[in-house]
Amino acid sequence: MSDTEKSRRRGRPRRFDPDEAVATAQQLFHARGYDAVSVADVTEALGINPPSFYAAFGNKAGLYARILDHYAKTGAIPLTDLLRHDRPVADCLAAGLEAAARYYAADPKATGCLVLEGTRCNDPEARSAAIAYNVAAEEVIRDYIAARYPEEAGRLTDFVSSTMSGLSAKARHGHSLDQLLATARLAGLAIKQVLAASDPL
Amino acid sequence: MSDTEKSRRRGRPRRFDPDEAVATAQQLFHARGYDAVSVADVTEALGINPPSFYAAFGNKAGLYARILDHYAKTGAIPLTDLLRHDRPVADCLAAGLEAAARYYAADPKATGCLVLEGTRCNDPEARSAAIAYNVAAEEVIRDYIAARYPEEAGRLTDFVSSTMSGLSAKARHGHSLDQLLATARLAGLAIKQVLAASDPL
DNA sequence: AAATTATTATAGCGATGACTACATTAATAG
DNA sequence: CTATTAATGTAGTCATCGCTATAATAATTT
Repeated sequence: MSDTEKSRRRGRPRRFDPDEAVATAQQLFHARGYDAVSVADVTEALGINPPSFYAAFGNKAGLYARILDHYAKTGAIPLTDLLRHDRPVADCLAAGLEAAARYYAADPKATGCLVLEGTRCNDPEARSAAIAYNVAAEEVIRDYIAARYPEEAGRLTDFVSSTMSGLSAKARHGHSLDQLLATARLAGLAIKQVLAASDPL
Repeated sequence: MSDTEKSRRRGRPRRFDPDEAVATAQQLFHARGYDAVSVADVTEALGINPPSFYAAFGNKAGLYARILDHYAKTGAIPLTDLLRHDRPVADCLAAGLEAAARYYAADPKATGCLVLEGTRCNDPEARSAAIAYNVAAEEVIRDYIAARYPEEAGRLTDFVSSTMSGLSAKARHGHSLDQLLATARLAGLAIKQVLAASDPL
């Protein structure tokens, strides 16, 4: 019952809400990419000064870690919902790729996947944070496939992950939702073909 | 018969060979990416001082333009050789994707495609130069498909291009040659399935 | 030999990056 | 009211970025 939301702590109160700041900064990072957003860009967008930023988030990568967490909860593909154990694996993987197409094109100002794009930035700390989220997502996919097609889990996970990287890249290069969907569906064809030839457990 | 190779021009002679410099710098840019390589990195690797660099190449993007040209001639996938008009389109596209897997994993110190990775850098001049090469390659693929399957050229080109982006990304993330080849072959399955259902001209 | 020309080496410019020292302000605690 | 605490705003630091002014050097041209 401890008041976590607006605890009246000692000291001068914050003039900004860190959670709102994370949401605002998330748009910036998603739109331009980690490297292209400076701390000055963030502080300007938030209407705060650098010391307030560093007091709240530690450093640029610290803010990015919070953004990744927020993105995983609100902006990322709901993989665990899409990959259903009561439906054909191939259908769900194909649905996951189609969802990727839709998510990556949803906001024309912030195309692609925040995590996948983050894995390619030039800051080691931010990059490994993004990679950790990417690896976790791949493990969800691999475990899902392996439950019924253990022999195919490796290469299918690689294929799905690679396709998602391609979709994110092409979304960033301006491919339309229709183009991305067509690509996702072609990839889905390959998945169905492989799993149709394999016996599930 | 004009001596182009070592023309005895006026003025103090160069202490370095710009063509060798391009080859050396190409490795740097391919290994680390455009943004992560500074002019100071290049001049140090070449053993020259900044003024010599700028006299020879104009600026960082100028060097990169020469590198892209050199890469297209020596390091890139020989698309025009692979996409043969005397063989099935699906086979050749699949062969192109397999070639991409091999090229992108060929040098463990410089994985992925120099051009595709360059299209994601943060320098507008360098980025649009790389994009131009990428677009040109896509047009080669589109024209090749359209000669026999005009209705499928659009989405198949998108799919192939997207797959190559995914392969390049995954190569950069440490996927092995075998993993990349498996992904390329799965993508090839989808292509064959589509073209088997379509009547060629 | 003198003039011309192009490249060299030294040294540094201005802008921008992430980040911080310091004094001030605004709240709570005693 | 005073002390304490934690935020704030001002004004930077230091490193690195791409790039260049300047003068010396080494070749050809006349």
